[in-house]
Amino acid sequence: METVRRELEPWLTGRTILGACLEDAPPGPKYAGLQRAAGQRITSVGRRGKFLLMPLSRGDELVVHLGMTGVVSDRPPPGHLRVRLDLSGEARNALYFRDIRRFGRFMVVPAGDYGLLPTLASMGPEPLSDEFSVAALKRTLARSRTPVKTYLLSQRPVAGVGNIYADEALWRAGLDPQTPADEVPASRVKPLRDAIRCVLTESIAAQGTTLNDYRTVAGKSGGFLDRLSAYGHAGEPCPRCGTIIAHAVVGARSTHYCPACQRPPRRRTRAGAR
DNA sequence: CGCATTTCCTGGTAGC
DNA sequence: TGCTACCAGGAAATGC
Repeated sequence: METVRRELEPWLTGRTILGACLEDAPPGPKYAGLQRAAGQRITSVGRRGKFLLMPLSRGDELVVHLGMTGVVSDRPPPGHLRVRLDLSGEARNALYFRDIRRFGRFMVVPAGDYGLLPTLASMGPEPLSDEFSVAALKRTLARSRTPVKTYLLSQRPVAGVGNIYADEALWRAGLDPQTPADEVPASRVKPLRDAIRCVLTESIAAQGTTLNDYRTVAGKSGGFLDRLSAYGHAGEPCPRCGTIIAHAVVGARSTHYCPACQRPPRRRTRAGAR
């Protein structure tokens, strides 16, 4: 999403939305308020986690989530078009939102009013910000008993970690995805924090990860796919130790991990026990 | 509130 | 060839 944001920023900043045209987009919250976009100028292009946030000149905010299969472009897509925005300006004066599987969102809300977007409202710090400190991560992990991978996916401890990056970060940090969040050893919190940052930083440098549908605004595939160590590599040797990468379902999500490098932590024994 | 489960949706593919 | 079954998953809705 950061890759997309960087492409949209120079294009859309300062443009006025002349009209919004919904195409085969069902009624409901996913496209709520879009009619209000007309006549408003896009003042900036920001991002929180996987949400794009574009403040508008009359106090609203355009919120976009690509879901699994959403693609933004300046050319009409070959099908599954959901939204067309007509923009001021001479060149590139239409934006198209394609979404094959309809998991995406493209809505206008009063700026900062995330009643329709509870995940956004309760989202953790940006992973590359100072706010995402070891102490903060340690604090939030202590609040949950769910598997650490599932907790990362909730967006609450940190913003923007999806299934692929969760697997990669846990592999790099040497943490079993099933470990209850509050049982992550204190010594592993900094490695996890650093791994999340590294994976995201490197992926941004490669313009993201394309499995199937993701494309940059320019229509390119992300280059991080062949840099993945665990995700999608079940049955292959672990790049670190050679053990065969395992596959499991954690929190209903496909999960890939090295059973040797990512061992469950030893349960802490109480002082004086035995 | 926390947490688990279910739902949404369609293209690709495995299996027959 | 054509059919069915299943899988992928981010976030919201639902259930407890």
